Amino acid sequence: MGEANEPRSECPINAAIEVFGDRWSLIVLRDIVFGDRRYFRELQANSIEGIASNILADRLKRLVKSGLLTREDTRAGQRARYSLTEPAIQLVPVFAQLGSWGLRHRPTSSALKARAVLLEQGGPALWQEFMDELRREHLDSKLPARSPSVRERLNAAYLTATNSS
Amino acid sequence: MGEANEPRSECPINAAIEVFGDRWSLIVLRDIVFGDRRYFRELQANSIEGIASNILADRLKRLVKSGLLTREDTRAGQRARYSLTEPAIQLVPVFAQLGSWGLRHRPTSSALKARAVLLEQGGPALWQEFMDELRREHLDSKLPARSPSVRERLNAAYLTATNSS
DNA sequence: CCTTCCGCTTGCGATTTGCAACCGCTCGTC
DNA sequence: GACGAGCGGTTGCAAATCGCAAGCGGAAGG
Repeated sequence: MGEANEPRSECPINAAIEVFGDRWSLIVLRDIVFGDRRYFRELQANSIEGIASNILADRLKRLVKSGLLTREDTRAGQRARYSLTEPAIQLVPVFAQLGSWGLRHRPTSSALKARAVLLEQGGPALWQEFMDELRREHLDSKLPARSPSVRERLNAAYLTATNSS
Repeated sequence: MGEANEPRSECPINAAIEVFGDRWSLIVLRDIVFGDRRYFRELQANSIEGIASNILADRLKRLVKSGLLTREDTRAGQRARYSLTEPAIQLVPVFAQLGSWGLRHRPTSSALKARAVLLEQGGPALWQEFMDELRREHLDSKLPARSPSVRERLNAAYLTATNSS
């Protein structure tokens, strides 16, 4: 995928596709957003789709370059933490719609389905709450934390579905 | 992109990405949905991103195979019309969210921006109306047509923005 | 010093992309 | 009944990208 070349068009939908329209970018972001993975090996080892390390390295680089992630600059050999930026946090509604669509029109496991269902039922209000939560964790906003967090609720739904199936 | 191989995971978001997570599938669908293009050469010639004919042929084939499009079976040398299926029509909310995101976080032309703005302001109610309109045009539902259609309104917004800029 | 963990990088074959040119077919016209 | 325009593609080919496996240099702990 070309990097520094000019956009194919100025259509907003195309602009979005040019940033994360490939088979891995959204997967990486999904694992950071919903899985709370912040480190390279965490992202690679726990990936249910099995991302290769060179692909992950490339996507992280590109997402940083395009402003969706930031990387704490650490010396080599040390844990480097990735954080979501505001544009990436605002992908939550996109994820919600993608999940709703996949849920309805593709075969999915009942456990992984549970999160998408909850996210759909919660609607925009829940998405906003989740985005605020992400801002607290990834940006240095000093907003107070609430409990239980939305992610905890999403994961609880996942675990419940796992045990009951 | 492998075709007949099994899915990487059963996550609803991944399932969606496996169907249209590449640089061209959603562009083709966007032009059918918002641009009302139904024929091969129409899609190729009017493409603002400049899709190549072999890529377009491949994507149309794959979208038919995955159940997002249907193709009228005609003899060779005759116009073959493509139609959206119900799953494809239900991508409207996905397009709306992608457009809203691109609008906010990427540089886009003011003319093409106008449609995304209108789609965002209309909200889920407008999306539903548009989806009903698409069902009337692409499925053989005998629902009565309304006017002005949502697409007409979206295109009017585009033209207004073009002339005023 | 040795092992472990860290974020990657490298090599390499297989696949996919994208550009041009071209193809067989049908239909309307002359 | 030959012709040209329009139809949906196909083919060849070079370049880029993907994806697997192995390895690498630095840091931290024992």
